[in-house]
Amino acid sequence: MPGETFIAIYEIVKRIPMGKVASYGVVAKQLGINPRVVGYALHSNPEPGVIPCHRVVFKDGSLSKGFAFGGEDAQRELLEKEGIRFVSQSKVKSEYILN
DNA sequence: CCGTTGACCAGGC
DNA sequence: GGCCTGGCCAACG
Repeated sequence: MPGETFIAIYEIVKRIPMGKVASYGVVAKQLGINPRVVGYALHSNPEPGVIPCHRVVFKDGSLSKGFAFGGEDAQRELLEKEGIRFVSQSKVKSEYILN
């Protein structure tokens, strides 16, 4: 049973629209918490397929190595399938990042 | 209860 | 551009 903090994080992540991404820091700021806690919450990943955790990236657009399902490769595939383009193997274009 | 652990970030080199 | 460092704080054991 996750704490209320995690629940709030999952609700924010669910609101990220398809074809866009948000940084850990932006999600954290909406709740007034530390960005590291956001990563911690997504790592537990309680609802695979329901929570679009692949739409959360670093502030500079690069992907995390610790993605729970197959690492960066799996995450990149999911994002490309939504029409998101990359500037390098593991970094999305800044234009897709929400504030 | 307390020490450790991160899917982070900003700043410096 | 990359790598290192310190700080951050909820969750876990």
